[in-house]
Amino acid sequence: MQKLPRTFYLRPTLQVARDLLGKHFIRIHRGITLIGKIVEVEAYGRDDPASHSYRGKTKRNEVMFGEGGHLYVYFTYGMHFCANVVIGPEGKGEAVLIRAVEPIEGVEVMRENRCIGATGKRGNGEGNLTNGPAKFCQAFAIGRRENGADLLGDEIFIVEGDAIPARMIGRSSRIGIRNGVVKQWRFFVKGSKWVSKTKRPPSRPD
DNA sequence: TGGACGATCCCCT
DNA sequence: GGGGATCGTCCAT
Repeated sequence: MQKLPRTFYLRPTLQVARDLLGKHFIRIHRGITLIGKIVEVEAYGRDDPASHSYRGKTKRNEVMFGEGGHLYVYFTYGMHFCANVVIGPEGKGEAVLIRAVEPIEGVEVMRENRCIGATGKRGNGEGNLTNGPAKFCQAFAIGRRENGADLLGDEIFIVEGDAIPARMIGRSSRIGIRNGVVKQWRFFVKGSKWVSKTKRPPSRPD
């Protein structure tokens, strides 16, 4: 299937965030193909106190200020990685955090990467595989080396997946942040059992 | 040069 | 539902 073109990532960030739902995130690792359908994302803007780019460009967040269509991977809590899709033209400093995907292909390898036995004993079985930003990174073998990867390259890319009807898209505040909670910049597929399980902020009534 | 803290996860109660 | 793990980054001395 065709990779999403660069122009997909050069549109307004909130629009791209919504449009990423249902797309297939593909990772080629050691000759193995891993595919996950994106079911939950969060947008991070430039004038946004919750965003890494809020205080300007630093060594850590420089990828976020690069051209859209690259992967911004950061390390946090001393043990976890999280992956973002950089959005907008170079210098913009916006991104979309991938919070959860539905495993489509390579489930066994994802389980190995997550150190979960075939019985799924750790956590609540299957749903625990990729339903969180750091879990997704671990399952897809995304770490420091993948920071800055071009999503039009051959190792990590995104393709058209399943169209998600507008009525199936939920919206809420973002999770795990202190500032910028008023912004309703988290988008997810309603009813998906692969959406993150952490205590969720109230969703919009509509 | 040091200390506070983080876009999290897991295990325990 | 709460706390500990664990360390890179940033900003204030």
